[in-house]
Amino acid sequence: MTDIRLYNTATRTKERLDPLEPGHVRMYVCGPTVYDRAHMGNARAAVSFDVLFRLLRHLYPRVTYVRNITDVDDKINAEALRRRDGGAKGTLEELIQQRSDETTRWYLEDMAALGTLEPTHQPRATQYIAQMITMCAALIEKGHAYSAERHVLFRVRSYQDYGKLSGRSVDDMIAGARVEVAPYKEDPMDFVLWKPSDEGLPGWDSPWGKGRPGWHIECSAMAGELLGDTFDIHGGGNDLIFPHHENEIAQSRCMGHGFAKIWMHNEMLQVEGKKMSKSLGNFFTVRDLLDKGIPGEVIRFVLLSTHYRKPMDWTEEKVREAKATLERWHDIASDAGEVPAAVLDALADDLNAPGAIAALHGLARDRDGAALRAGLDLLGLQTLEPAGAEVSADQARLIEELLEARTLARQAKDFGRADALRDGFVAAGVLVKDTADGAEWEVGPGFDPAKLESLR
RNA sequence: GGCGAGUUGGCGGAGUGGUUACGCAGCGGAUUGCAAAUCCGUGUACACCGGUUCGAUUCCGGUACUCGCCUCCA
Repeated sequence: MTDIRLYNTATRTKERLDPLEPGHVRMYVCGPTVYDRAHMGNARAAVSFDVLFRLLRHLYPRVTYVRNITDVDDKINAEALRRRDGGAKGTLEELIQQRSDETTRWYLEDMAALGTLEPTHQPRATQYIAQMITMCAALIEKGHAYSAERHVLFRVRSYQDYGKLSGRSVDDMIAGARVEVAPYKEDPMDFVLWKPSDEGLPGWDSPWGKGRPGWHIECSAMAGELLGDTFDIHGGGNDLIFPHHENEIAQSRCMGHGFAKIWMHNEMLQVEGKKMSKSLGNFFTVRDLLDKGIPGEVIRFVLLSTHYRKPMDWTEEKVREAKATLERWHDIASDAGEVPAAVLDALADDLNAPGAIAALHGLARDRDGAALRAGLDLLGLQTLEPAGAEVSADQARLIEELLEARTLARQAKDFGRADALRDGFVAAGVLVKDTADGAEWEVGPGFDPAKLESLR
């Protein structure tokens, strides 16, 4: 069986995947906070780990893939408050629920458009509050956390290995220092496990008063609940290494859990060499691209054309190339055959999707439609029929007649007339291909029936 | 300041201690009345400076630059 080798951030080396439970791979990936439309950075993470999920499913009898949905968040609350103040109907709780429901639905729709499979479990944080409270209480019990002024804080100094994943020491962090100092903290690095709900906002009853969980405890609780104390892979964007994943590790290990064995992180999506961000104005969502008419498969192809651990610049040029390639492959791909070894081997080597795509080019060159299709399937890619405008039966008949007229003109060596027709087709947005079996045609996006009519 | 990643031919983008990545563009050819489309062929690349080595783009050290994290963030 093909070995899968994955780069582990925790050890900074590629390691062979050796499932803790034979034949069953368990993976947790940090999903979105559902406060707004999914942006392209969310898409890069989702697509990267979707390819891993597909590869795992191909090689192992059982794969449990958990991707959480964080539906406790100030930005969700802020939007709900804005709506209520704008006169929207319903209680604040209902408006919050509405907002997270709609953004969750958008997320799932957009990810589906990118060809990602549904994870085995998509837990919402609000469904696991009880487990989070239990965990907070246990950490206090063990001396790894303490409560103060209705907060529960994690005692960072109580965990020897804190900082190991991100490769920094607690003292360095404080020296670098934009840590939040709060009077109720024993140490500036201590982070929040539980905090009181803001004035007028909903929360959950707990031994420390009505409140809500901190962000990091959510993932630890959900991963523990759905995957067990120890599991194989934990993924997310590399901006989550610190503090999010560092904190998850601290919480879970202090519970006595082994937690994740392999930590995987995708690099950031960039636009013009900078990480996408709202403040830089280079921010766009998956929906923005879909609405511009870029098919989901094309977006997915572009995302896969750079290795997941390298920064990627999003460019129009890449979109054009991806589209042309998928269109070219459309006529070659047939029913799926065996997954070609070159594609499988590339993906098994730390998800080398660009290498897999290179192998696909080779298969296309060899006209191996069955292997091409199988390789595309493993990558979760669909080929594209070239986009054409709608043509009426009358227009189609006219095009056929004009092509016939061109043929006659050629036979009569009336090249002036033949070339005029050819130029006319171009101007009218009709693409003509002369093959050995005669002329084929299709209409492009700029199809103009009026110009066609004038060629008569 | 601390930590981490990167720098490959015109562009994009893999990989390797000596042997073709791959794609786009370009160029040459086939085809064509001429074209388009298609097909075939075609690239003296690996930031800089040292070191190790028979041999380094690939390993080691340093320099420069770029990017990310250290604050919500995929």
